[in-house]
Amino acid sequence: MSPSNSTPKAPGVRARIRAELTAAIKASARRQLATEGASSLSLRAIARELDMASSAIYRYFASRDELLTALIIDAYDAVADAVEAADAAAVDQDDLVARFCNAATALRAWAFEHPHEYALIFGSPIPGYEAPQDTIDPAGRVPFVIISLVVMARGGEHDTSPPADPALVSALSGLDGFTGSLLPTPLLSEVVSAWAQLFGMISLELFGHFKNSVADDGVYYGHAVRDMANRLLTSPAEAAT
Amino acid sequence: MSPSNSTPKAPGVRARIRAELTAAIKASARRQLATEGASSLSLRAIARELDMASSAIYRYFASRDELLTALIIDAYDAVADAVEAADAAAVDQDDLVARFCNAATALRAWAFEHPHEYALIFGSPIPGYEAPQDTIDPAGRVPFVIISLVVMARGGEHDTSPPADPALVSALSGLDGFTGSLLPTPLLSEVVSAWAQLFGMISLELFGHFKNSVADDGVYYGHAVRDMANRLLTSPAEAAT
DNA sequence: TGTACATCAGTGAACGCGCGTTCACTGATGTAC
DNA sequence: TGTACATCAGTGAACGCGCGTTCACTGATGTAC
Repeated sequence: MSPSNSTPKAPGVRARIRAELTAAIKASARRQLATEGASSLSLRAIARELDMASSAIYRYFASRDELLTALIIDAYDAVADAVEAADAAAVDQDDLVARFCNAATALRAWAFEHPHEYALIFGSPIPGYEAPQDTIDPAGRVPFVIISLVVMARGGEHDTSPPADPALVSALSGLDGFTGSLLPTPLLSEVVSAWAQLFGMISLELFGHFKNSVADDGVYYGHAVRDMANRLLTSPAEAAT
Repeated sequence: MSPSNSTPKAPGVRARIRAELTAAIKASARRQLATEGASSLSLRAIARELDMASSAIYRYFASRDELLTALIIDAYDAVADAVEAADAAAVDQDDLVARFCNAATALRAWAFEHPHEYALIFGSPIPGYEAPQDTIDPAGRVPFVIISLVVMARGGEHDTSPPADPALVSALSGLDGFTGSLLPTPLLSEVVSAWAQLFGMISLELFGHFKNSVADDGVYYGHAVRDMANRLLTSPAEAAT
């Protein structure tokens, strides 16, 4: 009807139904993930839930691994959407500490709302499954948010630190694309450590290692994140004044 | 023969063979872990490898879950043995920073030598498996080494920090048994963060999240551990002098 | 607008394989007198 | 030292179930003229 709809090839009812069923298959797979875990995700069980022949799944995904890849990409994108949205929702976009805390809190919240999708991307690798190239870009989105905040706060800052160990510089050189080489190596190293700590706190708690030691109410996490934000985003020069 | 052998009930050849076969079963299971992952650990495959009827396994482990539990406890004990040995091997037992670095390095080394056992205890939980009480004690050994070093360095230090958030105090109160309540809450919180960071760095690298960003040669890890040790083990008062 | 053909979605049977667990059983090893 | 009995280790068949993937097929939806 409207000209904007008449793209070179019209979407068509068939394409719409296909997209819907593809989504339904992934939704069922996600539900199954929750009870069975990734390595025993079963195409037959999905087909059973959707009331179709098990062979019909193959019209949508060429194999079990391809379905897994789709789920993994979706999960990376979902957590990144949540984190980016929380960052963007900060009342004062110039308050980088608040933005950092928002993002970190959203990360933990998403993990606890989707523990099995979290485990799918951040837990033990699935035996026999090799992640294809397509997962790399979505996987980088959350780290990019964090690193960007630090670059915004302290990128290009006058570097007063003593020359860094060349071995460390080279070990972290893979991140230059993320930072635009705007962070001195020691600070970059701190950013990686912060990311490891965020991931560590969430995983330890989610995987049950905080039982009987750290309460699972987010109080500790909140404090740790605030400390981290202050440490990362405030330059020593500023702090001294 | 020797009186020291005639314990109330002699060990007997049967008992020895039993212990050997139990060990062989676990060894085969560990081998299988490496190729198949925990959730598809198969009793039949173990029996096949050991050339015995699959039903014979049940003379040694009442079920698949019981075998898994044994593997998990063994893994916790193995990593703790490695870490404790490294700590004890420090040339100067009073150099707590060196001991901390030794322990942390041993932790990473063990993880990379036994990636699948590491994933078994620190990776995503196995669906449908509930860890029994017996795993709690061995699971605490490595965190205990770390926390003890901090207590040795700074336990009972004059606490100059402002009164801590009561919510944080209570969130971390589960750790009092580990510390003997000798650490002020902010420091205790830092210890938990350090543990999370160690675990995070190792897991991110081992699970493939450092690909194309951080080199996997231990250089970054070594730096991060040294920073961590200095931060945790040196009191602000000392540092100021 | 109507017809002919190509594409696609979904079926159901089959292949060949795996699994944990139970059971009644045979023989060997240990124990008590 | 020898005998009688209880315990234990290991067998092999069976139960009842699961899985991924392929294949030849039917019918429906879309496309070109």
